[in-house]
Amino acid sequence: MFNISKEDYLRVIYKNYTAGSLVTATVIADKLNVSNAAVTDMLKKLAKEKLIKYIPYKGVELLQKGMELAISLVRRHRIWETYLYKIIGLPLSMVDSEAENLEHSSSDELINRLEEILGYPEFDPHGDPIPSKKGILPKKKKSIPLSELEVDEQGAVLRVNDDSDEFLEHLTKLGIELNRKIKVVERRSFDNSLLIEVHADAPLRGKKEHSISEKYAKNIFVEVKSKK
Amino acid sequence: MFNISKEDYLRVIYKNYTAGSLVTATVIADKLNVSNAAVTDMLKKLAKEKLIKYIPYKGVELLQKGMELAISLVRRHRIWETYLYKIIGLPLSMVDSEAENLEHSSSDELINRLEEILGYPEFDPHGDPIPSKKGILPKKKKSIPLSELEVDEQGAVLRVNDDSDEFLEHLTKLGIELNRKIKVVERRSFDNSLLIEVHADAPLRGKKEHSISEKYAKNIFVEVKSKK
DNA sequence: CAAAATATTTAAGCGCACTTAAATTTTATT
DNA sequence: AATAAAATTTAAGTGCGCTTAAATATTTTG
Ligand SMILES: [Mn+2]
Ligand SMILES: [Mn+2]
Ligand SMILES: [Mn+2]
Ligand SMILES: [Mn+2]
Repeated sequence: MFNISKEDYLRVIYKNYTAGSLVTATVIADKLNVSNAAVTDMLKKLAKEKLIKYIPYKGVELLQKGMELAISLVRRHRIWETYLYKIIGLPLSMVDSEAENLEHSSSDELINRLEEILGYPEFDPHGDPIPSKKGILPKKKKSIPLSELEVDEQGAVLRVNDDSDEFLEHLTKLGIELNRKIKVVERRSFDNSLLIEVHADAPLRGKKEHSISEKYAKNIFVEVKSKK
Repeated sequence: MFNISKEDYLRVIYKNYTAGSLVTATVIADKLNVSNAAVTDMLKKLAKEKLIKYIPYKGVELLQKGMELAISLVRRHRIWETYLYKIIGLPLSMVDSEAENLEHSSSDELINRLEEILGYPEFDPHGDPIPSKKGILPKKKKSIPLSELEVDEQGAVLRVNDDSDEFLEHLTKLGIELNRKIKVVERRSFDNSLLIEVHADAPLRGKKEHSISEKYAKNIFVEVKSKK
Protein backbone atom coordinates (compact mmCIF):
# COMPACT_ATOMS: atom_id res chain seq x y z
CA MET A 1 0.00 0.00 0.00
CA PHE A 2 3.06 2.20 0.28
CA ASN A 3 4.69 2.02 -3.13
CA ILE A 4 5.15 -1.15 -5.09
CA SER A 5 8.69 -0.48 -6.30
CA LYS A 6 10.04 0.72 -2.99
CA GLU A 7 8.43 -2.18 -1.17
CA ASP A 8 10.09 -4.61 -3.55
CA TYR A 9 13.51 -3.06 -2.97
CA LEU A 10 13.02 -3.26 0.78
CA ARG A 11 11.95 -6.90 0.60
CA VAL A 12 15.03 -7.86 -1.42
CA ILE A 13 17.31 -6.05 0.99
CA TYR A 14 15.59 -7.79 3.90
CA LYS A 15 15.79 -11.25 2.40
CA ASN A 16 19.42 -10.94 1.29
CA TYR A 17 20.90 -9.45 4.40
CA THR A 18 23.11 -11.52 6.65
CA ALA A 19 24.46 -10.00 9.82
CA GLY A 20 27.70 -8.17 9.33
CA SER A 21 27.74 -7.83 5.55
CA LEU A 22 25.87 -5.22 3.55
CA VAL A 23 23.57 -6.04 0.63
CA THR A 24 25.23 -5.03 -2.62
CA ALA A 25 23.72 -3.22 -5.58
CA THR A 26 24.36 -6.15 -7.90
CA VAL A 27 22.40 -8.58 -5.74
CA ILE A 28 19.44 -6.21 -5.74
CA ALA A 29 19.69 -5.58 -9.48
CA ASP A 30 19.76 -9.33 -10.10
CA LYS A 31 16.75 -10.16 -7.96
CA LEU A 32 14.62 -7.32 -9.31
CA ASN A 33 15.77 -7.66 -12.91
CA VAL A 34 16.70 -4.02 -13.32
CA SER A 35 19.97 -2.29 -14.15
CA ASN A 36 22.59 -1.38 -11.58
CA ALA A 37 22.03 2.27 -12.39
CA ALA A 38 18.36 1.94 -11.49
CA VAL A 39 19.33 0.40 -8.18
CA THR A 40 21.75 3.22 -7.33
CA ASP A 41 19.00 5.73 -8.09
CA MET A 42 16.52 4.03 -5.82
CA LEU A 43 19.00 3.45 -3.01
CA LYS A 44 19.62 7.19 -2.87
CA LYS A 45 15.90 7.82 -2.54
CA LEU A 46 15.45 5.20 0.16
CA ALA A 47 18.44 6.60 2.04
CA LYS A 48 17.05 10.13 1.85
CA GLU A 49 13.87 8.80 3.47
CA LYS A 50 15.94 7.18 6.24
CA LEU A 51 14.69 3.72 5.33
CA ILE A 52 18.18 2.34 4.69
CA LYS A 53 21.80 3.10 5.46
CA TYR A 54 23.57 3.48 2.14
CA ILE A 55 27.36 3.39 1.93
CA PRO A 56 28.39 4.19 -1.67
CA TYR A 57 30.39 1.44 -3.35
CA LYS A 58 29.78 -0.81 -0.33
CA GLY A 59 26.09 -1.61 -0.06
CA VAL A 60 23.07 -1.05 2.14
CA GLU A 61 21.29 -2.28 5.22
CA LEU A 62 17.85 -1.54 6.61
CA LEU A 63 17.28 1.13 9.25
CA GLN A 64 14.49 0.87 11.82
CA LYS A 65 11.77 2.35 9.58
CA GLY A 66 12.83 0.35 6.54
CA MET A 67 12.96 -2.82 8.62
CA GLU A 68 9.40 -2.27 9.81
CA LEU A 69 8.14 -1.75 6.29
CA ALA A 70 10.01 -4.79 5.01
CA ILE A 71 8.68 -7.00 7.78
CA SER A 72 5.16 -5.76 7.13
CA LEU A 73 5.56 -6.69 3.47
CA VAL A 74 7.03 -10.10 4.27
CA ARG A 75 4.10 -10.66 6.61
CA ARG A 76 1.60 -9.83 3.87
CA HIS A 77 3.48 -12.01 1.41
CA ARG A 78 3.67 -15.08 3.64
CA ILE A 79 0.12 -14.84 4.92
CA TRP A 80 -1.11 -14.68 1.33
CA GLU A 81 1.07 -17.67 0.39
CA THR A 82 -0.35 -19.67 3.26
CA TYR A 83 -3.92 -18.70 2.43
CA LEU A 84 -3.53 -19.45 -1.27
CA TYR A 85 -2.01 -22.83 -0.51
CA LYS A 86 -4.15 -24.04 2.37
CA ILE A 87 -7.53 -22.43 1.70
CA ILE A 88 -7.66 -21.64 -2.01
CA GLY A 89 -5.72 -24.73 -2.98
CA LEU A 90 -3.28 -23.22 -5.47
CA PRO A 91 -0.26 -25.41 -6.29
CA LEU A 92 2.88 -24.66 -4.27
CA SER A 93 4.72 -23.57 -7.39
CA MET A 94 2.20 -20.78 -8.01
CA VAL A 95 1.79 -19.18 -4.61
CA ASP A 96 4.95 -17.09 -4.62
CA SER A 97 4.27 -15.22 -7.85
CA GLU A 98 0.63 -14.70 -6.95
CA ALA A 99 1.52 -13.41 -3.47
CA GLU A 100 4.14 -11.17 -5.07
CA ASN A 101 1.29 -9.14 -6.53
CA LEU A 102 -1.34 -9.44 -3.82
CA GLU A 103 1.09 -8.34 -1.09
CA HIS A 104 1.01 -4.78 -2.45
CA SER A 105 -2.76 -4.57 -2.77
CA SER A 106 -4.18 -5.67 0.55
CA SER A 107 -5.32 -3.62 3.52
CA ASP A 108 -4.15 -4.53 7.02
CA GLU A 109 -7.75 -5.45 7.87
CA LEU A 110 -7.79 -8.04 5.11
CA ILE A 111 -4.41 -9.50 6.05
CA ASN A 112 -5.39 -9.74 9.72
CA ARG A 113 -8.61 -11.46 8.75
CA LEU A 114 -6.78 -14.01 6.59
CA GLU A 115 -4.40 -14.66 9.48
CA GLU A 116 -7.35 -15.25 11.78
CA ILE A 117 -9.03 -17.62 9.32
CA LEU A 118 -5.77 -19.57 9.09
CA GLY A 119 -5.53 -19.78 12.88
CA TYR A 120 -2.42 -17.60 13.25
CA PRO A 121 0.04 -19.84 11.41
CA GLU A 122 3.73 -19.53 12.26
CA PHE A 123 5.21 -20.69 8.97
CA ASP A 124 4.32 -20.31 5.30
CA PRO A 125 4.14 -23.28 2.87
CA HIS A 126 7.87 -23.03 2.19
CA GLY A 127 8.57 -23.22 5.91
CA ASP A 128 9.51 -19.55 6.24
CA PRO A 129 8.46 -17.71 9.41
CA ILE A 130 5.45 -15.36 9.33
CA PRO A 131 5.94 -12.11 11.28
CA SER A 132 3.17 -11.31 13.74
CA LYS A 133 1.15 -8.08 13.67
CA LYS A 134 3.82 -6.60 15.94
CA GLY A 135 6.59 -7.77 13.64
CA ILE A 136 7.84 -10.61 15.80
CA LEU A 137 9.16 -13.70 14.05
CA PRO A 138 8.59 -17.20 15.42
CA LYS A 139 11.77 -19.11 16.23
CA LYS A 140 12.97 -21.26 13.37
CA LYS A 141 13.55 -24.90 14.23
CA LYS A 142 17.01 -26.22 13.47
CA SER A 143 17.26 -27.96 10.13
CA ILE A 144 19.83 -29.52 7.82
CA PRO A 145 19.73 -30.11 4.06
CA LEU A 146 18.36 -33.51 3.10
CA SER A 147 21.68 -34.06 1.30
CA GLU A 148 23.40 -34.29 4.66
CA LEU A 149 21.27 -37.09 6.06
CA GLU A 150 23.01 -40.42 6.28
CA VAL A 151 21.61 -43.57 4.76
CA ASP A 152 18.76 -44.95 6.86
CA GLU A 153 18.28 -41.66 8.66
CA GLN A 154 14.93 -39.93 8.33
CA GLY A 155 13.59 -36.44 8.98
CA ALA A 156 10.49 -34.31 8.58
CA VAL A 157 10.55 -31.53 5.97
CA LEU A 158 10.90 -28.16 7.74
CA ARG A 159 11.61 -25.84 4.84
CA VAL A 160 12.07 -25.83 1.08
CA ASN A 161 13.85 -23.29 -1.05
CA ASP A 162 11.28 -20.98 -2.71
CA ASP A 163 13.50 -19.68 -5.50
CA SER A 164 12.52 -21.97 -8.37
CA ASP A 165 8.98 -22.76 -9.50
CA GLU A 166 10.19 -25.76 -11.46
CA PHE A 167 11.81 -27.20 -8.34
CA LEU A 168 8.61 -26.71 -6.32
CA GLU A 169 6.45 -28.21 -9.05
CA HIS A 170 8.59 -31.29 -9.05
CA LEU A 171 8.43 -31.56 -5.26
CA THR A 172 4.65 -31.63 -5.53
CA LYS A 173 4.88 -34.46 -8.04
CA LEU A 174 7.08 -36.40 -5.60
CA GLY A 175 4.59 -35.80 -2.82
CA ILE A 176 7.08 -33.73 -0.85
CA GLU A 177 5.66 -30.94 1.28
CA LEU A 178 6.09 -29.48 4.75
CA ASN A 179 6.10 -31.98 7.65
CA ARG A 180 6.31 -34.94 5.30
CA LYS A 181 8.75 -37.59 6.59
CA ILE A 182 11.57 -38.62 4.28
CA LYS A 183 14.04 -41.44 4.76
CA VAL A 184 17.30 -41.78 2.85
CA VAL A 185 17.41 -45.33 1.50
CA GLU A 186 20.55 -45.16 -0.59
CA ARG A 187 23.29 -42.71 -1.57
CA ARG A 188 25.19 -43.12 -4.83
CA SER A 189 28.61 -41.65 -4.24
CA PHE A 190 29.21 -41.23 -7.99
CA ASP A 191 26.96 -38.13 -8.16
CA ASN A 192 25.65 -37.94 -4.59
CA SER A 193 22.12 -38.58 -5.81
CA LEU A 194 19.76 -40.13 -3.29
CA LEU A 195 17.13 -42.78 -3.23
CA ILE A 196 14.53 -41.56 -0.79
CA GLU A 197 11.35 -42.87 0.73
CA VAL A 198 8.58 -40.30 1.06
CA HIS A 199 6.09 -41.28 3.70
CA ALA A 200 2.49 -40.72 2.70
CA ASP A 201 -0.18 -38.94 4.71
CA ALA A 202 -1.45 -40.79 7.75
CA PRO A 203 -4.71 -42.11 6.23
CA LEU A 204 -3.00 -43.90 3.37
CA ARG A 205 -0.01 -45.24 5.30
CA GLY A 206 1.94 -45.82 2.10
CA LYS A 207 5.47 -44.83 1.14
CA LYS A 208 6.94 -44.04 -2.23
CA GLU A 209 10.52 -44.28 -3.37
CA HIS A 210 12.06 -41.63 -5.59
CA SER A 211 15.50 -40.83 -6.89
CA ILE A 212 16.66 -37.23 -6.56
CA SER A 213 19.82 -35.35 -7.48
CA GLU A 214 22.17 -33.78 -4.98
CA LYS A 215 21.04 -30.32 -6.03
CA TYR A 216 17.45 -31.16 -5.16
CA ALA A 217 18.51 -32.64 -1.84
CA LYS A 218 20.45 -29.50 -0.99
CA ASN A 219 17.31 -27.38 -1.31
CA ILE A 220 15.10 -29.45 0.98
CA PHE A 221 15.66 -28.93 4.70
CA VAL A 222 14.70 -31.49 7.28
CA GLU A 223 14.68 -31.79 11.00
CA VAL A 224 16.75 -34.78 12.10
CA LYS A 225 14.40 -37.26 13.70
CA SER A 226 16.02 -40.59 14.52
CA LYS A 227 18.27 -43.35 13.28
CA LYS A 228 16.62 -46.52 12.30
CA MET B 1 -2.42 -7.51 -14.86
CA PHE B 2 -2.51 -5.28 -17.94
CA ASN B 3 -1.90 -1.81 -16.62
CA ILE B 4 -3.59 -0.41 -13.57
CA SER B 5 -4.29 3.06 -14.95
CA LYS B 6 -5.57 1.93 -18.30
CA GLU B 7 -7.77 -0.70 -16.69
CA ASP B 8 -9.27 1.93 -14.43
CA TYR B 9 -10.10 4.19 -17.36
CA LEU B 10 -11.73 1.29 -19.20
CA ARG B 11 -13.79 0.35 -16.15
CA VAL B 12 -15.08 3.90 -15.75
CA ILE B 13 -16.00 4.10 -19.41
CA TYR B 14 -17.76 0.75 -19.16
CA LYS B 15 -19.73 1.63 -16.05
CA ASN B 16 -20.79 5.08 -17.28
CA TYR B 17 -21.84 4.20 -20.77
CA THR B 18 -25.49 4.19 -21.69
CA ALA B 19 -26.50 3.16 -25.18
CA GLY B 20 -26.53 6.01 -27.63
CA SER B 21 -24.57 8.60 -25.67
CA LEU B 22 -20.80 8.77 -25.37
CA VAL B 23 -18.94 8.98 -22.08
CA THR B 24 -17.51 12.48 -21.65
CA ALA B 25 -14.06 13.46 -20.42
CA THR B 26 -15.50 15.28 -17.42
CA VAL B 27 -17.29 12.19 -16.13
CA ILE B 28 -14.09 10.18 -16.36
CA ALA B 29 -12.03 12.94 -14.71
CA ASP B 30 -14.54 13.11 -11.87
CA LYS B 31 -14.63 9.39 -11.17
CA LEU B 32 -10.87 8.96 -11.32
CA ASN B 33 -10.02 12.19 -9.52
CA VAL B 34 -7.65 13.44 -12.18
CA SER B 35 -7.60 16.56 -14.35
CA ASN B 36 -9.41 16.81 -17.65
CA ALA B 37 -6.08 17.22 -19.38
CA ALA B 38 -4.90 13.88 -17.99
CA VAL B 39 -8.05 12.26 -19.34
CA THR B 40 -7.56 13.68 -22.83
CA ASP B 41 -4.00 12.35 -22.82
CA MET B 42 -5.07 8.87 -21.86
CA LEU B 43 -8.03 8.78 -24.23
CA LYS B 44 -5.65 9.44 -27.12
CA LYS B 45 -3.47 6.52 -26.03
CA LEU B 46 -6.42 4.17 -25.63
CA ALA B 47 -7.75 5.23 -29.04
CA LYS B 48 -4.37 4.60 -30.66
CA GLU B 49 -4.49 1.06 -29.24
CA LYS B 50 -7.98 0.61 -30.72
CA LEU B 51 -9.49 0.03 -27.29
CA ILE B 52 -11.94 2.92 -27.59
CA LYS B 53 -13.55 5.13 -30.22
CA TYR B 54 -12.60 8.69 -29.33
CA ILE B 55 -14.44 11.61 -30.89
CA PRO B 56 -12.70 14.83 -29.81
CA TYR B 57 -14.94 17.23 -27.92
CA LYS B 58 -17.70 14.61 -27.88
CA GLY B 59 -16.59 11.64 -25.83
CA VAL B 60 -15.70 7.98 -26.07
CA GLU B 61 -17.13 4.50 -26.24
CA LEU B 62 -15.53 1.09 -25.96
CA LEU B 63 -14.49 -0.89 -29.02
CA GLN B 64 -14.47 -4.70 -29.07
CA LYS B 65 -11.01 -5.09 -27.54
CA GLY B 66 -11.61 -2.41 -24.89
CA MET B 67 -14.96 -3.96 -24.03
CA GLU B 68 -13.35 -7.34 -23.47
CA LEU B 69 -10.71 -5.89 -21.18
CA ALA B 70 -13.29 -3.86 -19.26
CA ILE B 71 -15.52 -6.88 -18.78
CA SER B 72 -12.57 -8.96 -17.63
CA LEU B 73 -11.76 -6.29 -15.05
CA VAL B 74 -15.38 -6.02 -13.89
CA ARG B 75 -15.41 -9.79 -13.54
CA ARG B 76 -12.31 -9.75 -11.38
CA HIS B 77 -13.73 -6.88 -9.33
CA ARG B 78 -17.10 -8.47 -8.65
CA ILE B 79 -15.75 -11.94 -7.93
CA TRP B 80 -13.40 -10.42 -5.37
CA GLU B 81 -16.25 -8.42 -3.83
CA THR B 82 -18.34 -11.55 -3.52
CA TYR B 83 -15.48 -13.55 -2.06
CA LEU B 84 -14.52 -10.83 0.42
CA TYR B 85 -18.13 -10.50 1.56
CA LYS B 86 -19.26 -14.10 1.67
CA ILE B 87 -16.12 -16.02 2.52
CA ILE B 88 -13.76 -13.58 4.22
CA GLY B 89 -16.56 -11.74 5.97
CA LEU B 90 -15.52 -8.14 5.30
CA PRO B 91 -18.26 -5.56 5.86
CA LEU B 92 -20.19 -4.54 2.74
CA SER B 93 -18.88 -0.99 2.98
CA MET B 94 -15.28 -2.21 2.64
CA VAL B 95 -15.45 -4.66 -0.23
CA ASP B 96 -15.45 -2.15 -3.08
CA SER B 97 -12.26 -0.34 -2.12
CA GLU B 98 -10.49 -3.60 -1.33
CA ALA B 99 -11.56 -5.17 -4.63
CA GLU B 100 -10.47 -1.99 -6.41
CA ASN B 101 -6.88 -2.95 -5.60
CA LEU B 102 -7.05 -6.74 -5.78
CA GLU B 103 -8.69 -6.67 -9.22
CA HIS B 104 -5.40 -5.53 -10.77
CA SER B 105 -3.24 -8.09 -8.99
CA SER B 106 -4.87 -11.46 -9.55
CA SER B 107 -4.16 -14.12 -12.13
CA ASP B 108 -7.00 -15.67 -14.10
CA GLU B 109 -6.30 -18.97 -12.35
CA LEU B 110 -6.92 -17.37 -8.97
CA ILE B 111 -10.09 -15.61 -10.09
CA ASN B 112 -11.46 -18.81 -11.62
CA ARG B 113 -10.72 -20.69 -8.43
CA LEU B 114 -12.50 -18.08 -6.32
CA GLU B 115 -15.48 -18.30 -8.64
CA GLU B 116 -15.50 -22.07 -8.24
CA ILE B 117 -15.30 -21.86 -4.45
CA LEU B 118 -18.24 -19.44 -4.53
CA GLY B 119 -20.25 -21.82 -6.69
CA TYR B 120 -20.36 -19.63 -9.80
CA PRO B 121 -22.39 -16.72 -8.35
CA GLU B 122 -24.36 -14.55 -10.76
CA PHE B 123 -24.45 -11.35 -8.73
CA ASP B 124 -22.04 -9.53 -6.42
CA PRO B 125 -23.03 -8.28 -2.94
CA HIS B 126 -24.40 -5.04 -4.44
CA GLY B 127 -26.58 -7.02 -6.81
CA ASP B 128 -24.48 -6.26 -9.88
CA PRO B 129 -24.05 -8.99 -12.48
CA ILE B 130 -20.79 -10.99 -12.62
CA PRO B 131 -19.53 -11.66 -16.16
CA SER B 132 -18.69 -15.30 -16.86
CA LYS B 133 -15.28 -16.51 -18.06
CA LYS B 134 -16.54 -15.92 -21.59
CA GLY B 135 -17.73 -12.43 -20.74
CA ILE B 136 -21.42 -13.18 -20.68
CA LEU B 137 -23.56 -11.28 -18.19
CA PRO B 138 -26.47 -12.90 -16.39
CA LYS B 139 -29.83 -11.26 -17.06
CA LYS B 140 -30.72 -8.64 -14.48
CA LYS B 141 -34.08 -9.08 -12.84
CA LYS B 142 -36.41 -6.13 -13.11
CA SER B 143 -36.31 -3.85 -10.11
CA ILE B 144 -37.66 -0.53 -8.89
CA PRO B 145 -36.34 1.86 -6.26
CA LEU B 146 -37.74 1.22 -2.82
CA SER B 147 -38.98 4.82 -2.94
CA GLU B 148 -41.54 3.82 -5.53
CA LEU B 149 -43.20 1.09 -3.53
CA GLU B 150 -46.63 1.95 -2.24
CA VAL B 151 -47.59 1.70 1.40
CA ASP B 152 -48.15 -1.93 2.40
CA GLU B 153 -46.30 -3.24 -0.61
CA GLN B 154 -43.19 -5.33 -0.04
CA GLY B 155 -40.24 -6.49 -2.11
CA ALA B 156 -36.93 -8.31 -1.84
CA VAL B 157 -33.73 -6.29 -2.21
CA LEU B 158 -32.22 -6.95 -5.63
CA ARG B 159 -29.53 -4.29 -5.83
CA VAL B 160 -28.05 -1.43 -3.85
CA ASN B 161 -26.07 1.51 -5.13
CA ASP B 162 -22.34 0.93 -4.52
CA ASP B 163 -21.21 4.54 -4.77
CA SER B 164 -21.12 5.55 -1.11
CA ASP B 165 -19.43 3.64 1.71
CA GLU B 166 -21.35 5.61 4.31
CA PHE B 167 -24.63 4.58 2.69
CA LEU B 168 -23.61 0.91 2.66
CA GLU B 169 -22.40 1.02 6.24
CA HIS B 170 -25.76 2.37 7.32
CA LEU B 171 -27.60 -0.32 5.36
CA THR B 172 -25.66 -2.93 7.30
CA LYS B 173 -26.74 -1.30 10.56
CA LEU B 174 -30.37 -1.47 9.42
CA GLY B 175 -29.93 -5.13 8.52
CA ILE B 176 -30.54 -4.45 4.85
CA GLU B 177 -28.74 -6.71 2.40
CA LEU B 178 -29.47 -8.60 -0.79
CA ASN B 179 -32.62 -10.72 -0.83
CA ARG B 180 -33.85 -9.23 2.43
CA LYS B 181 -37.62 -8.51 2.30
CA ILE B 182 -38.72 -4.97 3.03
CA LYS B 183 -42.26 -3.72 3.49
CA VAL B 184 -43.26 -0.05 3.33
CA VAL B 185 -45.34 0.66 6.42
CA GLU B 186 -45.81 4.38 6.09
CA ARG B 187 -44.91 7.23 3.76
CA ARG B 188 -44.66 10.80 5.06
CA SER B 189 -45.55 13.05 2.16
CA PHE B 190 -43.83 16.03 3.79
CA ASP B 191 -40.36 14.74 2.88
CA ASN B 192 -41.17 11.39 1.26
CA SER B 193 -39.35 9.57 4.03
CA LEU B 194 -40.48 6.02 4.68
CA LEU B 195 -41.16 3.82 7.64
CA ILE B 196 -40.06 0.35 6.60
CA GLU B 197 -40.15 -3.10 8.05
CA VAL B 198 -37.01 -5.16 7.43
CA HIS B 199 -37.71 -8.87 7.69
CA ALA B 200 -35.06 -10.79 9.54
CA ASP B 201 -33.35 -13.95 8.40
CA ALA B 202 -35.47 -17.10 8.48
CA PRO B 203 -34.11 -18.55 11.74
CA LEU B 204 -34.99 -15.49 13.82
CA ARG B 205 -38.31 -14.70 12.21
CA GLY B 206 -38.29 -11.16 13.56
CA LYS B 207 -38.86 -7.85 11.82
CA LYS B 208 -37.48 -4.45 12.61
CA GLU B 209 -38.92 -1.06 11.77
CA HIS B 210 -36.71 1.77 10.58
CA SER B 211 -37.24 5.23 9.23
CA ILE B 212 -35.28 6.14 6.09
CA SER B 213 -35.04 9.25 3.94
CA GLU B 214 -36.19 9.43 0.34
CA LYS B 215 -32.58 9.57 -0.82
CA TYR B 216 -31.82 6.28 0.88
CA ALA B 217 -34.96 4.72 -0.57
CA LYS B 218 -33.97 5.82 -4.06
CA ASN B 219 -30.70 3.89 -3.82
CA ILE B 220 -32.18 0.57 -2.76
CA PHE B 221 -33.75 -1.47 -5.55
CA VAL B 222 -36.36 -4.11 -4.93
CA GLU B 223 -38.25 -6.65 -6.91
CA VAL B 224 -41.98 -6.10 -6.52
CA LYS B 225 -43.37 -9.10 -4.72
CA SER B 226 -47.00 -8.74 -3.77
CA LYS B 227 -49.59 -6.47 -2.24
CA LYS B 228 -50.64 -7.33 1.22
C1' DC C 1 52.10 -3.48 -6.05
C1' DA C 2 50.85 -2.28 -10.60
C1' DA C 3 47.78 -3.79 -14.11
C1' DA C 4 43.59 -5.93 -15.30
C1' DA C 5 39.04 -7.21 -14.21
C1' DT C 6 34.90 -6.17 -11.89
C1' DA C 7 31.54 -3.41 -9.50
C1' DT C 8 29.39 0.88 -8.91
C1' DT C 9 28.09 5.49 -9.85
C1' DT C 10 27.21 9.41 -12.93
C1' DA C 11 25.24 11.35 -17.04
C1' DA C 12 21.88 11.76 -20.41
C1' DG C 13 17.63 10.48 -21.91
C1' DC C 14 12.88 8.05 -22.34
C1' DG C 15 7.87 6.87 -21.57
C1' DC C 16 4.23 7.22 -18.33
C1' DA C 17 0.71 9.49 -15.78
C1' DC C 18 0.01 13.31 -13.92
C1' DT C 19 -0.27 18.85 -13.12
C1' DT C 20 -1.59 24.04 -14.22
C1' DA C 21 -2.40 27.60 -17.50
C1' DA C 22 -3.67 29.08 -22.02
C1' DA C 23 -6.12 28.36 -26.30
C1' DT C 24 -9.96 26.53 -28.64
C1' DT C 25 -14.42 24.48 -29.43
C1' DT C 26 -19.09 23.59 -28.12
C1' DT C 27 -23.36 24.87 -25.84
C1' DA C 28 -26.49 27.90 -23.67
C1' DT C 29 -28.55 32.53 -23.24
C1' DT C 30 -30.57 36.65 -24.67
C1' DA D 1 -27.11 35.52 -34.54
C1' DA D 2 -23.96 37.45 -31.29
C1' DT D 3 -22.18 36.85 -26.90
C1' DA D 4 -21.33 34.65 -22.60
C1' DA D 5 -20.47 30.38 -20.17
C1' DA D 6 -18.84 25.80 -19.98
C1' DA D 7 -16.33 21.91 -21.63
C1' DT D 8 -12.38 20.24 -23.89
C1' DT D 9 -7.90 20.19 -25.85
C1' DT D 10 -3.15 21.89 -26.31
C1' DA D 11 1.12 23.38 -24.34
C1' DA D 12 4.63 23.21 -21.12
C1' DG D 13 6.51 21.07 -17.39
C1' DT D 14 7.19 17.56 -13.24
C1' DG D 15 8.50 13.24 -10.66
C1' DC D 16 9.05 8.39 -11.10
C1' DG D 17 11.36 4.29 -12.46
C1' DC D 18 13.63 2.74 -15.82
C1' DT D 19 17.47 2.39 -19.82
C1' DT D 20 22.41 2.59 -22.05
C1' DA D 21 26.96 4.47 -22.20
C1' DA D 22 30.76 6.65 -19.99
C1' DA D 23 33.42 7.65 -15.90
C1' DT D 24 35.23 6.19 -11.60
C1' DA D 25 36.15 3.31 -7.63
C1' DT D 26 37.25 -1.23 -5.71
C1' DT D 27 38.97 -5.85 -5.85
C1' DT D 28 41.59 -9.47 -7.83
C1' DT D 29 45.71 -11.46 -9.70
C1' DG D 30 50.11 -12.23 -11.72
MN1 LIG E 1 7.42 -16.12 -1.57
MN1 LIG F 1 7.28 -18.35 1.08
MN1 LIG G 1 -17.32 -2.29 -6.62
MN1 LIG H 1 -20.14 -4.37 -6.66
